[in-house]
Amino acid sequence: MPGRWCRGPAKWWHGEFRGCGYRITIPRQIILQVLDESKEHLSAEDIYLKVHNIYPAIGLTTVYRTLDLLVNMGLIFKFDFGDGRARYELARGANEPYHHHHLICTNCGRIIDYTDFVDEELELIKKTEKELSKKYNFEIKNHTIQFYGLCDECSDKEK
Amino acid sequence: MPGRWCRGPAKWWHGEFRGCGYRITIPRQIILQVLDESKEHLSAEDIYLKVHNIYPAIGLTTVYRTLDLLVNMGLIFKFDFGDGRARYELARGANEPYHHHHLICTNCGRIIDYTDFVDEELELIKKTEKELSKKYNFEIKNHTIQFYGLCDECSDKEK
DNA sequence: TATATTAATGGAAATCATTATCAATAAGGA
DNA sequence: TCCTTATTGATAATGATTTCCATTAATATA
Repeated sequence: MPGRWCRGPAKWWHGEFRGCGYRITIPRQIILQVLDESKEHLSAEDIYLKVHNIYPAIGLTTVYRTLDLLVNMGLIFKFDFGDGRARYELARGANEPYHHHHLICTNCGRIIDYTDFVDEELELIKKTEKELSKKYNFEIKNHTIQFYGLCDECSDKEK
Repeated sequence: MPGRWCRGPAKWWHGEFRGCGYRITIPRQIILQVLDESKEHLSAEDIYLKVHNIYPAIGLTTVYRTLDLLVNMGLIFKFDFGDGRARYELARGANEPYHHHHLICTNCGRIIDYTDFVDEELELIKKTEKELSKKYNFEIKNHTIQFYGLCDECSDKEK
């Protein structure tokens, strides 16, 4: 039986790491695994706790550092939903089925992913990106669209 | 000569304050004045410093409290551009000429307002809002669209 | 496979934006 | 003008994120 932390089959991101000269370490592997297995919008602490279950030696500092690295590499997205902590999720390509945006309840903090109209959005976004990058000479790498309001439960409570 | 802090002519927002039972105080007046006079995306501390120049007795706590109040009243918007501090700007109606979105340079933090395609965006946003509020029973009050990337200067530097 | 190099780690302390506490102050109605 | 109580501001507390630095471990190389 292989050791507990055996590397296993090479993952899709190993090449990207090696190409940049980054080392493939246990903390990095597990952080990516946790992000990959979770459909949620995890905070750094959420991730720390989940990784800690698998690999108790993990340090919170390493989680922050790794998340920062992954954001810079474009492998994950960092969001701010207005509750004072950043949230992270794996970046699937903008054209892949996972592409989505967020509805954020300003009362209870619930976050709903939606994929409706993403095609039409993307079309407009592409057009806008093209024009804006020309007009402002701005190299656009990413975008966010977020809707704020009240979820069904919080909306009911107000009545 | 009237006192330094005489109220002067009633402002457009006085009614909204009175209607909610909120008092019209000197700090609130000056904070709104500062927001109105600035075209920038001010942080709480920026606002504190500007208000302090006019009214040195201001406290940072009051600035935060007032901004929170104004956000809840819908008079100002609160943004997060990813630099760890919130930014505020006066909310002109979504249909007024001031409506704009942001290009954010992830390298130097520069923020560029753009108003291009806002009409088309608004059309899509309205349609999306309509559908999403129906589908998820979500009461949408607001939205943000942000583009992240490199401004012309930072883009040049990388080469 | 053993070794050397140095990137990466993790615990503790530091930082920094924002919030809570609470006694003093002042807005606005009577 | 006076009274009620919303509002204020100084200080302390909080909580997320960063910095520091000695230790560890990934990878290139012998």
